[in-house]
Amino acid sequence: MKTNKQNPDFLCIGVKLLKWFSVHGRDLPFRKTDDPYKIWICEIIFQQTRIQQGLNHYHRFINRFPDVQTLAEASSDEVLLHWKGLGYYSRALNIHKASHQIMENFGGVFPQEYDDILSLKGVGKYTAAAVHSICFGGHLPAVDGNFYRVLSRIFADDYDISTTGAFSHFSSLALLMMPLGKAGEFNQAMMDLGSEICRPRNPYCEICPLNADCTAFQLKKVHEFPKKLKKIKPTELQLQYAFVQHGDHFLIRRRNESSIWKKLYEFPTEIDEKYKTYELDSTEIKHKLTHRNLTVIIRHFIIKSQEEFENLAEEGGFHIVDYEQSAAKSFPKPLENYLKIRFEK
DNA sequence: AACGCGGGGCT
DNA sequence: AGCCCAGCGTT
Repeated sequence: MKTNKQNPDFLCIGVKLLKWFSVHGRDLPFRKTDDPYKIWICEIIFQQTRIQQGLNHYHRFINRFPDVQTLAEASSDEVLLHWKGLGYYSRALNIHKASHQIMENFGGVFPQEYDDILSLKGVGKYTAAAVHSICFGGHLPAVDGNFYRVLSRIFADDYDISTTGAFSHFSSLALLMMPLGKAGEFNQAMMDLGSEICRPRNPYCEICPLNADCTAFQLKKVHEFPKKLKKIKPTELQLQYAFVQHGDHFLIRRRNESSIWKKLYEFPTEIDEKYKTYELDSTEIKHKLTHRNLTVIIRHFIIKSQEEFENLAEEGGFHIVDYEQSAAKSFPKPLENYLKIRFEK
């Protein structure tokens, strides 16, 4: 465990940050608790997710799964349902697996050691440091996108944040200014400063508590940091679906565990050609994801005969649901929108 | 080291 | 249209 690596000049910056945080820190629900379970859940939910976007999901999740035991006893279906709309669905599956790890390996008590926390599915170096420092007094920086941005600007540091070494590079810088015994507050203070003041674009440098210490600001080069060379380039993906309708009922199946929308529900990808006379029309939906440009083509079939509808479901191994039920299923966004158009126009 | 993985907000 | 967000697991 790294300790006491402070540098007096830099430590002064950390103290200023803590002072700013004590006055201007955000009033967030998970700041009111020291329950490691809740802190863990909130850290997972807010990976790559803005606070505003995930806040309702956090409340619903904690309300339904208030502790590790409740979560471990729930079905993965229900956990996924509570993740609906958040994205990065493997997080939900990992949380569920981790709850079983806690039950089996740690007797149902959330582990206190850094290495044990890190051993949980879905918990990486960032999350382990965050939970360990906030709940158990650990002295490690929780280096996330905010750390990259704030630290690269303060030190006018052009280390490429898209490389593997960025985490340890900025960890070392953070350790220089992290006051002993205050890591939990320091980590949250960095997040708030990064989100409220030292924003990616149009930062409020004029009111930043650290602007006198910020090299990039002094050089008027804040916009040059952080440096990031690797760009994500979306690839094209086309999906074909059969929306098979009988009254307000239709067919669904489960996606597999590969590719996008892991284990969410979807329409059948194809049906036997003998039903093609029932095809009414076809809809094309364009949908942009971070890593994919999707083209979703949905052929609409209407089956009049109940018997034929049930046979079709039987043959393909599909589930029959109605629209009201479907609202309770975890559908990917484009399919959910398609349903709304079909049933609520 | 590189890649896959969502959805939403902002400029 | 592009960028970023309380990152992690897999290959």
